[in-house]
Amino acid sequence: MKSNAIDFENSLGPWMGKTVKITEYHLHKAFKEHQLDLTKEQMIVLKKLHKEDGLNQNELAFLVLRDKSSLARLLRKMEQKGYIIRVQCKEDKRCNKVFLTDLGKDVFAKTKPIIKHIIQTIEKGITLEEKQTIIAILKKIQSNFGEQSETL
Amino acid sequence: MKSNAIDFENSLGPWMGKTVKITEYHLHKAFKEHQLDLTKEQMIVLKKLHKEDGLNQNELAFLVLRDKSSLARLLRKMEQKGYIIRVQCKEDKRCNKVFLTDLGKDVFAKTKPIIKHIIQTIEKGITLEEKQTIIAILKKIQSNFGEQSETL
DNA sequence: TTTATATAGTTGCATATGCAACTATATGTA
DNA sequence: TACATATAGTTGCATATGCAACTATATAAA
Repeated sequence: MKSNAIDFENSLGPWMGKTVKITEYHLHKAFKEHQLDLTKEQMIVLKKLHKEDGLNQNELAFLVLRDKSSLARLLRKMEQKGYIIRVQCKEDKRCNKVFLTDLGKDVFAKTKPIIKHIIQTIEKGITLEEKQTIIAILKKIQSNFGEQSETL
Repeated sequence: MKSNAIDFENSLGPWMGKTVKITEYHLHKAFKEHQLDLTKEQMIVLKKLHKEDGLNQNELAFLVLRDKSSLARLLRKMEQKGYIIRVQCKEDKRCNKVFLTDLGKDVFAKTKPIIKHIIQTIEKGITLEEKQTIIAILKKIQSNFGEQSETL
């Protein structure tokens, strides 16, 4: 190979990108097959709120690695579907706290077996040790970009 | 941890997804900083055409793992920018062959050092052995989903 | 107290995505 | 030849994305 050539096919970036794309395709398909009116992005928001309810939009945007405008639009859709509600903070009227509704909790509960199944598919035939190795390397890659990647 | 709980934070899916997202953010930023009028998706198309020019849209869509409609719209933008041309096949008037223009080749050449730099950043502090391990596992994950993932 | 500055969230704009329905062309069959 | 079926590509629709500019509110400084 010429010295200025890029060995794209032996680089981690494309391999990871392709793997993620395939995974997302199957996740989306599984949601559809289970009649869940939910995108992957909305599911991630549900997951974060499930872990910590009442976050404001900025905090949530940071956690899901999305621009605040993108998150705002995700939340609007999710509010329309009745999965979440946004409540203006009393202390600071600029800010909205976001809460899961009962429906939102229910929908998230229904995603759990689906996600579990996808995870099992991904990790089929991969040892715990390999998994830990990969996660350690992925963490290192993330830190190679400087931990926080600015605001993203 | 309860037996029905999902150990999301120790699953490969979310870790890969986050890593890819951070990488894409930096790639996009680098293109912008170098005044390259190009998205990551358009770059991938340029790369495939660089490897094999004159593919038709279906073949290209398959290679870049995108729906043919999505690819068609990418190509329209890229044609408007003068990076590619679409030529109707003589043998089969339904089909278009896609070719890089000189400008497209030039733009792709300019992306090379940028991509190289991103790859170096990703792989900083990762041994060749670790890299091969990861790639092998990523291949396994892809095959866990059934190789072709249908049409995608 | 008024003025400057910072912050939370929204909106406009351009881009990208998949699915389903559509058009035009090609091919196989009656 | 006529009709049915398959295929390449396009379009409508709903969704998601980041950036930059904007609004409203809050806070700090003059």
